[in-house]
Amino acid sequence: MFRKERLNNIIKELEERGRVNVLELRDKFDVSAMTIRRDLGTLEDQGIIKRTHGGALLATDTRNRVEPPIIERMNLMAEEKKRIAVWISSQIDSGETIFLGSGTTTLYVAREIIIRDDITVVTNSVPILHELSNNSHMNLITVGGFLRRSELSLIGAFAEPVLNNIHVNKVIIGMRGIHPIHGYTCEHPEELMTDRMIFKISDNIIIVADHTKIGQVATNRVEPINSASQIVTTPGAENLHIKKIQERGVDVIVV
Amino acid sequence: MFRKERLNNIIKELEERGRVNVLELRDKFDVSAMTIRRDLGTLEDQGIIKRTHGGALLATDTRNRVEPPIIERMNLMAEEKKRIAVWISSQIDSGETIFLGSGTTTLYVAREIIIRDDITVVTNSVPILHELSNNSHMNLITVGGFLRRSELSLIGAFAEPVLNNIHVNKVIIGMRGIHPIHGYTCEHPEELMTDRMIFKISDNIIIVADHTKIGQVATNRVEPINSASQIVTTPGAENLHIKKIQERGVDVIVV
DNA sequence: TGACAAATGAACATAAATATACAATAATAT
DNA sequence: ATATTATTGTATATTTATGTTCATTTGTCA
Repeated sequence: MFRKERLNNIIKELEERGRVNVLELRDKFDVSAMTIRRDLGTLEDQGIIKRTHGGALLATDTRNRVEPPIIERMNLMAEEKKRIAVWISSQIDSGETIFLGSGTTTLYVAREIIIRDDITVVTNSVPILHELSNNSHMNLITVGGFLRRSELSLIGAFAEPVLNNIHVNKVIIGMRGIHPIHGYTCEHPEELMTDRMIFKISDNIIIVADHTKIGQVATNRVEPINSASQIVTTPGAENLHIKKIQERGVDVIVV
Repeated sequence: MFRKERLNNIIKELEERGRVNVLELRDKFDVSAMTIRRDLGTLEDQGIIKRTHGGALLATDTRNRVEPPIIERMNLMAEEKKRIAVWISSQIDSGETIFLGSGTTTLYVAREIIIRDDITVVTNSVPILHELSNNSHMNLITVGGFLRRSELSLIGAFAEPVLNNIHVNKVIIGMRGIHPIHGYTCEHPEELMTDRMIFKISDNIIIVADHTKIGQVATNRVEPINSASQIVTTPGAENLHIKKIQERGVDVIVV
């Protein structure tokens, strides 16, 4: 029996019974347990199964449910993002209206401010909308638009009329790249116009981004570096970058 | 049983019953209490559950959480709403763009059409937005606006520019009151303008409402009865009402 | 409030499962 | 023919899952 055949059989078994066991498979196919483990490792790499100690389960969640990249990114730099969120949360004054952009760091911010009922939040992020609509009492406004599935954000022409008619005390927004010379950059051209409009709805733009974003340049230039008033980041960014950014008049907070 | 399986089962139990107990789980899975505690610790680290002395609860925070009326209404007339949703779902053609209004029946509709990836959905309902953004692949557009917490719907001035610039094949919307003479009525004046605008974005307005809504009159008149083309309801409405509505030229479907 | 029982977590122990490293063989490519 | 790659096995070190014991914490009730 070829390896491919065995792999197919394992998948079939898994689809029929929902679970497989290393030792049983070893006996069934008359190979060593190590071989079965390597098979399961291969299938896991392909995202078909989910290994456990002793066997494997179907990765059922991944067939119908698509975890958008944003959900997967939530656990990257979680500590850092949390720290940024706590700091931001302490800076929001009573009665203020703030805009929360899409992204993982801003979602952490949303979770920090859940208890507040003395502020108004405007957002283009579906997870933030969901989180705050279920667990908070604050005023909540959302821009309309097309759903961008990878970010679960709302962008495009339908967001514009809302952004055109709104002004907020603070914009809290993440950026993919932050560079003293190349300014703020984002990955996807679809976001570009929406992001630029967001920069216009307040005189107080606060960029939240862990240190890995400092010095990065993504493909699409959103705005020059001095169009934000503050960058909140974490320790570890190159000092030269920080210094140059500060020279351009941007307040850099490291938490 | 693998550990992963046990963890999955604990989550399932928690979702079904809302609470779990260490000793019961120990007996159920025939492992030591320490093992269950370690399992609960793992799930807590993942943010899925919230441990308590003696067991655990789902992490969804119930302290600040206000169950909006819409969530409570989901279980009322569940069978009827489900039937309506199934019928509606069968009427949506490939390539169509449909508007789904807020409300419980339309949320059932959203769940029915999750598998479709050949349609575009426009909505002003946060639960529908959440449901379809996580579990579907279709194009999704949302109107902006203020969050109305009791309905988890988006209404108001910011929704208008979007509704003004959109046209859909079908509008699927619920109504609080449906009466042959008083027409369609809603409870809250804030919704009135938004609802009226929604009626204008299609030539094919389909009202979904279980039979208890037929003959009802709420405080705010949205549109006359013949401004919709179809009403999908359930058996049990007064025949006289149905007949009069049909005489006004509205197609009434009873499922 | 203070005592008591239950629940918990830390520390240790153990067996099973797993990954790593190395070797052998067969299939394939050069 | 020789080099390379894919597949597998075996031995061993490491990790994981689990149980047990016991000091500590928590919740309850007199």
